[in-house]
Amino acid sequence: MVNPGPHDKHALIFEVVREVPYGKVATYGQIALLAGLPGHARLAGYAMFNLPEDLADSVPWHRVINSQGRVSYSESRRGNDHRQRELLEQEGVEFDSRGRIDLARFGWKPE
DNA sequence: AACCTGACGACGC
DNA sequence: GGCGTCGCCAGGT
Repeated sequence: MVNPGPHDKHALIFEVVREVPYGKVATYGQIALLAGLPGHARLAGYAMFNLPEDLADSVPWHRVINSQGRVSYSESRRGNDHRQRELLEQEGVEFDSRGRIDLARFGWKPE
């Protein structure tokens, strides 16, 4: 269990993100589904936005991207989107010329 | 309570 | 495949 707190659904989401393996990526919708919250992709995104600082090491937040295979951009992220891409490239995840990841190659496919 | 705003996504054109 | 629309839901005002 991770940081129960007032947001149990967030905790459920973080638990699933923890399972995304090195060098692979998962979509927000996929994370929500595996957390038992089908259709709550937005909640997954909201949870990631509010990821507690102290969980950044144990939860591979950078491996979560949107269904288009892109790192989600938002003004409010203030550069964290660029950091996310760096971390993924460090793991061998490739981006095409338009900043997209081939989900067929790098998408996480849990057993 | 009403309304607005997103690290989203399926669908239609 | 790009783009707009429409559901979606939690939080904040």
